[in-house]
Amino acid sequence: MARAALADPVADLDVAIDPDFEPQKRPRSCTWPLPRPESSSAKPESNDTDIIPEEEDDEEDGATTPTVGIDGSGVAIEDQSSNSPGAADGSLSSPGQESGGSPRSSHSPPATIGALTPSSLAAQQTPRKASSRRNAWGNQSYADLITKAIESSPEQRLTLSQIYDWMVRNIPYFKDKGDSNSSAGWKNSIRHNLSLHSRFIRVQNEGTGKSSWWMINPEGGKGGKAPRRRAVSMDNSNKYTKSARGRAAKKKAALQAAAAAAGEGGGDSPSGLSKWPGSPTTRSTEDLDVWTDFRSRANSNASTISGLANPELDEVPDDEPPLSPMFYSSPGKALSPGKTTTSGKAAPAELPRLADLTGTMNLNDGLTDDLMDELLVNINLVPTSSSQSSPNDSSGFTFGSKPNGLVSTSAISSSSSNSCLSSNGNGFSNSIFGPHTTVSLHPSPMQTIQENKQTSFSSILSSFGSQTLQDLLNSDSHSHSDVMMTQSDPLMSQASAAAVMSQNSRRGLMLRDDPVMTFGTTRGLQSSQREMLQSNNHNQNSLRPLNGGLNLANEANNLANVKQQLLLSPLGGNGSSSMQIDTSIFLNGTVSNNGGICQDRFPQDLDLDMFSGSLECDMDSIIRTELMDADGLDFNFDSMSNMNGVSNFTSTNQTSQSWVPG
DNA sequence: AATAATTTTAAATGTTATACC
DNA sequence: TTGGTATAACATTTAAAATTA
Repeated sequence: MARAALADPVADLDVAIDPDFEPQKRPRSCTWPLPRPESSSAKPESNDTDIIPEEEDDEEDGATTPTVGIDGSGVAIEDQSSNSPGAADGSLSSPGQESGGSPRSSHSPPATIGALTPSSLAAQQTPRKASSRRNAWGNQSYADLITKAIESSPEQRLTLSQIYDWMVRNIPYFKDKGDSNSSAGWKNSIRHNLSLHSRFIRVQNEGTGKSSWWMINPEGGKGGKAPRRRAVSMDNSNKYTKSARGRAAKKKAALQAAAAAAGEGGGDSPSGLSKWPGSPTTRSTEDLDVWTDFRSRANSNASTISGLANPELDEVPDDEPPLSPMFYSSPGKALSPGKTTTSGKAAPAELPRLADLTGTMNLNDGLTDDLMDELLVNINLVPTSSSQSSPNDSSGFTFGSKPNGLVSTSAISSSSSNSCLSSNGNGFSNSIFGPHTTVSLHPSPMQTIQENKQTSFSSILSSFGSQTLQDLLNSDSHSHSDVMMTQSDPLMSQASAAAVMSQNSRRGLMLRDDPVMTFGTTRGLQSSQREMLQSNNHNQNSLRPLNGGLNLANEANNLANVKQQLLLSPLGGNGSSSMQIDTSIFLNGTVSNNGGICQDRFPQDLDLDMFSGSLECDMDSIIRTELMDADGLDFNFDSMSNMNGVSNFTSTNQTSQSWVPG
């Protein structure tokens, strides 16, 4: 829906982006001009193929994926396009200097520009005055360009770096401005626009450290453009309020979009998700799940307020609760095939560490106690596949792990087609591990959590039986969802949204293959904590397939306890009273001997009480035990590679070879 | 000297604000 | 007033580099 609208205003570009383009092997640093040596490697494998091959490349991709250029008219702004004569390279040198450094004029459009550009192009594309170009590159605004870039992507999403790349490749004006020196200005503007316009939404990229995907907000497109989020005048004393609003606006939009996406199909209809324009879902596994951004940028703010209520919350008007940015889980795509297996550094990152499998839900940020109580338990599904096994599919199974071994994301696949997950046909079993649960015993203020630095949350809701899910969400999904959505508690929203979707999907029959839901990251852990976690991870680095027979639940609890302990460790130091338990419980209810993993089995058994009870046990002792045995505590995903479902999940105290290379 | 662990640094990424058109 | 561009200040996060054990 929105998409169409969005598309309208913008001329279509016949450009295709390599879906596999992965500019960031090395996460956030996509910098092409990476200063650092390694960076080069960082460049995506696809680098060569890159996003948009110059000029006609589209074809290359086009074959496979429909490029955006809908109308075909698509004249691109491309250099080729008429553009500047001579400047094939697009170097339309703008007036003045290209370097970003300076003054606004740098990219600005001055009249002089006309000569430089492919005016015709712009003219054709848009109704705007043909004659005068608003900008050096044409009449399109940054937002328009960004929109095009995103739309040109087969998956309707691009990372920031990809957007940059697209610009450079496709907009003559920027062609020669890709270097760090001259790109600062326009890149800043790109970023600015992405953040500013609710028309764009940021989607978490499950990949390790990867920057977010940017997509078109399905809802933001009314009229092609979402309302602009304008800064509130500063005069109002409260800075927080303002900022909160700004964020809230976009977040809200995101939520709405998400809700729309989810609900559109009819609140209950599972199809809703797939309808989301930007949804990659159309492609098998790629599906988006909505997540909110746990990460709160307010960190600093929070920290300053230590222990107290989140300022934003306090300050934000009821009508505009601070919303976390909505994140849509990124499809597995990011997981570029082969990536995992690859060498060295990259590989480790992809390895499914326990931590990676762990999701932590931060219950805070405006979450009411009541809600918290009600939502005492959040269950996350654990990603079940080993990265080794098959990332290739976009089954979306991904492990987002942080280099440091901290949990960053977890992906899960929910499967789809049938209750038994053998999902995607790629033999990739969606859930080898069963549901993964995360429990937060106490609602804690955002800041607390943040300071604890644990902000990761991942889940595969779909794995839960709808019933269970509902239970978790406190029986009445509707009410919750409503509340959450409206109240906009980030966490709750996420949870609820996810839950809703999950339910919907399940009821309706599932989502997509690759409902990878990732989210959250553990950030800022203090080194000591990191260390602990790392060590913990280290020990657990290899998750061995558990060979049946284990009491998975117990094991899971144990693990959870350990993890909890870690999290509760004083190291967190903020004195927060909140208890955050990051438990990764691998309930293996899903594994069945019969060679199939049936999700169905799990849900019914899942009971909140069970978890709560388990959590109440003497954790210390358990933890101690667990830690002592830590060495032996290994999990191995190796077997997962077989994935056909017959996987046994065992926690072993046996030896274990870690599947970690080396 | 080699290695691992830790800390620091640089840069990318994001958000918000402001000025001006 | 709205919508854009241009800049900038900041915050967050990560990989890489540097340092330390």
